[in-house]
Amino acid sequence: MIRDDVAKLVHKAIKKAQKRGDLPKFEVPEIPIERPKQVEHGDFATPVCLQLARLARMAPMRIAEIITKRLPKADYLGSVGVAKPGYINFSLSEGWLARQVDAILDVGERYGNIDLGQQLKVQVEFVSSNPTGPLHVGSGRNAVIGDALAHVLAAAGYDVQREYYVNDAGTQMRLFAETLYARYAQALDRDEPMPESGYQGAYMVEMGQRAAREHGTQFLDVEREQALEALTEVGLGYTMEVIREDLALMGVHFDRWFSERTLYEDGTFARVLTLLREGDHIVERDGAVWFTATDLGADKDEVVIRSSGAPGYFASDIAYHYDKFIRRGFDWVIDVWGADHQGHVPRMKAMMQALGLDPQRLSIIMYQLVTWRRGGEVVRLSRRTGDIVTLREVLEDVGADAVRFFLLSRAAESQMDFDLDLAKEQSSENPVYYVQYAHARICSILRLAEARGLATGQGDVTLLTHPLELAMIRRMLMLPEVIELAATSLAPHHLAPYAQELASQFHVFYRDCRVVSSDPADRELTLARMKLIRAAKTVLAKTLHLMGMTVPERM
RNA sequence: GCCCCUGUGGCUCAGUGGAUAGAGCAACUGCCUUCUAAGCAGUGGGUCGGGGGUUCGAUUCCCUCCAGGGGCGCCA
Repeated sequence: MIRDDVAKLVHKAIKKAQKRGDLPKFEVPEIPIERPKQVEHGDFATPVCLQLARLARMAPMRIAEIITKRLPKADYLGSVGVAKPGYINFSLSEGWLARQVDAILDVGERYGNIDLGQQLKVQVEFVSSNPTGPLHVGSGRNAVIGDALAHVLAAAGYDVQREYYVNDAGTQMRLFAETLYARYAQALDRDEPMPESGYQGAYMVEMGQRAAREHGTQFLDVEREQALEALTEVGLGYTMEVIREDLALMGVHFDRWFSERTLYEDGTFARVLTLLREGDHIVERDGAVWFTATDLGADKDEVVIRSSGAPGYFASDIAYHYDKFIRRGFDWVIDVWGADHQGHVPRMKAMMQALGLDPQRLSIIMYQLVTWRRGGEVVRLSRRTGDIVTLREVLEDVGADAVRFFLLSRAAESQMDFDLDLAKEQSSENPVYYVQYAHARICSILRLAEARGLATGQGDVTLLTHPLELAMIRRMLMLPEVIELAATSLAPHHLAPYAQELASQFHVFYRDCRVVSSDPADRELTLARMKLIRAAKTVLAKTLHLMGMTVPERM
């Protein structure tokens, strides 16, 4: 990354100046390199001299001049200047910039990738919504953040696995089966009451009817317990099918669907319980078995086995993470959770310690809940009460790309409002189309060029000297920095403004710079510009892919 | 009461320990006889919630107050 190369140059220059006695001896700090807001200040700038003033007991401007004088040569550097309070500003060489077009085309869709992760095994576990019905809009933000983050981490050089944790055990599953049993029986004209606080949604009625259609009365002819067991499987099949489809509509695919139940069936839970007991992290109180998280800094203990003998939800979580880290060997695990689970975080960290794992290896992304509105009115979502806005209905109304872009443009920790009515009305105004349009426009130009028999792959990029051509290249070269930022801060939303800026840079170029010229004298420039827009197409497509969006060739 | 997150133009939100704080939408004004006007150019609009502090420098870090969201179960 050029930014880091510039930092190294400055570091070397300081060392050299110290050796020559231009600067006093002091420990050289890390060199901050910024992207100046004003274009006049160049491509990169460092305020390091302002920091050094105290260490060196010299005026920042003086230090800046000394460093500049000692700066090693580099082919990518154009001009270097010293500015006002003590900045050093760097501009990239225009010839070098132009040559980057070929460099980008050479690596193609791998352009922008960095090796930050060094192929460390990382798992991103997200969505993991209970398999008791279709996904509701609330899961949308989770899906989009998790998926984009997985893309970003892969681009940053991690070996990424996407996982959906299927909560197919426990209280909710039981309640789901009981509800399905009631709806199924009712579909067969049997008078069967709904369980108390069962799932009220209409989709349960449909599922009951489907079960009746596909399985007839066979579950009425057996004992209730047996029927519930069988219907759990049937219902799980139905909901997981729907959930997979919902996610596919958004372009989200998982590498693995992990069944919670297997943790109890294959002895993982028993093993972990033994482990915790041996580590003295378990205590019995009020007839229940507790994990003493408070001994490890958490605010409260957590029930592992309830007095009823049934395991609590935390029990699965411990066993699940044991499986992730110890059995499957992930170096790093990222769980994506809604803010309503935040209280759980300290106990998860305590769990890591209890398992003898470095808590740093578990990251939890908390995203704030979206306030869903309909024409200004707040919509409360609850599967239990049947008051549900499904993700699918929103995707169909607004469009997957528009929903994704909207949910991905905001930092996870920002609360956001989503007005379903407004979104539908304004979906054509969504910035995603601005970005996609740039891509489609490029494709259109390339189609014209092809029709005129112009060969791609030829062209001398050093002919690219127009300020708008160079500005576009400069923007393309920022992608690795954006990927690094998004990966290190676990914040894929940084991709959104970048995509818009790049698209904007192209649209401006398009206005002033004709690519396919009819004048034979412009042939060489046409070929060079074709390379340029092909590179821009590559970078736009890459960015859209990272965000999990489609890349249209026509609009 | 305690804990977590947030408070930036009319609206929805980016942004950064540093050089004049940005975008989209909304409002207004221009621009299609050549590659897609889902575009471009321009105008108006901000005490970066209030107050203290740290710093050469704070919208950014710390404290405090105010406001909003979320959490404080043998639910998940």
